[in-house]
Amino acid sequence: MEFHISFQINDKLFNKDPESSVKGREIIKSSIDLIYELGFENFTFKKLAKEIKTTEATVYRYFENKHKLLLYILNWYWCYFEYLVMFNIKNVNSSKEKLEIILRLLTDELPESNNTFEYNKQFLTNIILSESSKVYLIKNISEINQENLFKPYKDLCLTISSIILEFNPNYKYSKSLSSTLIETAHNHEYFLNNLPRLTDVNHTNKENLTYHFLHQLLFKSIS
Amino acid sequence: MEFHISFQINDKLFNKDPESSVKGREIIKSSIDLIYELGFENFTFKKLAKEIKTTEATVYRYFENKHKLLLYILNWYWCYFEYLVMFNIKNVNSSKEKLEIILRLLTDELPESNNTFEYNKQFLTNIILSESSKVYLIKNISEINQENLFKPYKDLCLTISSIILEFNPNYKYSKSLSSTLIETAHNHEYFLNNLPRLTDVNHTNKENLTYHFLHQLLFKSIS
DNA sequence: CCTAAACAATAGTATTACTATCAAAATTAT
DNA sequence: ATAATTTTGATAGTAATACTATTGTTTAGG
Repeated sequence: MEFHISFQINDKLFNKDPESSVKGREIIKSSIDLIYELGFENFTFKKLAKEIKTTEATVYRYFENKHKLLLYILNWYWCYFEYLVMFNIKNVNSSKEKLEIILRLLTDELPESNNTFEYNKQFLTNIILSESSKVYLIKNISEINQENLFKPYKDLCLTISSIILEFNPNYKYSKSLSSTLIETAHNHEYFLNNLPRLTDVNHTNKENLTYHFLHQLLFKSIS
Repeated sequence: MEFHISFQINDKLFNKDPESSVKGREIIKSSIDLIYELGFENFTFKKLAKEIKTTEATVYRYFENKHKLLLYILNWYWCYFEYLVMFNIKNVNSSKEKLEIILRLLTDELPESNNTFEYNKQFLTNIILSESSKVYLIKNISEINQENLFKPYKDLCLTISSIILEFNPNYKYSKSLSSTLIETAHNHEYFLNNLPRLTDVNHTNKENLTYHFLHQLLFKSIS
């Protein structure tokens, strides 16, 4: 069985919807590959254009600049992640179990699809770890925030937050804890690979430990 | 009473020690002001040179590029912060109390000095919140890490980690928890000002709540 | 088949992140 | 005080980046 997932992305992020054409989808796919390969700083529209055998002008027709393109990719990711969460907690009754499923999703690798037209999930995850904070750690954050460009991330936080409150309606910091869980999961994955002294997690028992650390952090806080 | 604090900063960060001359100190002081004002992306050596009435060439004689300069400032901050921690927990016996002092330091504003030659602590803190992850979220992190350029941050983590272990020698994730506390304190301060939907903390009761949230997170985990 | 939209090719601009040179000024050594 | 050395200032220049503009060609939809 094959089906195509698509998400509604805020149209302020693009000039022309990349989902609306083959070139547009190529732009997104190759951007993910290139940002992964080069890092966002070294990624340019010129290199992207060369990669997909087109010109800078064409890329600019889709995206105003590379920051908006990155934000588009991140929005897509957060929509996808929320979809995964919803899909996986469906028909689960216990809020404890729901939270555990979310922790698994946050600490495990994303399911890779064998559909060659889909974005490379491993590259995408890597981009989330390395580049996502760059979209909000900027001077003009308030403008961007006003246009609702962080909505999918906030929605995910709210989703987790509401399950926390389901588990313990008296817990006061459900939103803070949700964002902490997401950020900490990412930090740890990044630290593990790049700054191992900042964690107790290591490669031999990686998956278990990040999950276990977060599990403890979460449930000791809200019990 | 006045005394000058100075820290030994890794000399791989500069070509010429900025502490060794008046121009050098001007470079650091004005960099902090300018990075605060413009954000790191818009900060350039040309603008800095103009500000301190010198030329780009002179700035380059001190620092290879603006990333090294930022890393220098961050190293200075982490050394200063560790000094503050050490100074404040001195002669405190209870590890619980020590940890609480550290949480206060992480969530309160830094003590501002009235010495005009010192760096502006408020600007400095703001730079830590907005720019610090940009120095490690880069493609060539392993090179930079190999040169020990993150040492002061790691040292701080280890300091906190050892107090956690003092409190509870059986806790397994002391390093992970330490880095989580530091990062979460910063995230929350930033979110509070820029993405308030991601926290339960707000301006009316700010200080109390971030402190209280982290306090709970920490002590419920390690008790 | 026609029309409008999309694209390719090319050119051009302001800014950035440097490097190089060389003379003037300031320090330091003798 | 003078010479030697280091540090700056002034200026120029380069390659790359982040765009904008123009124009002719291709492609897709009605």
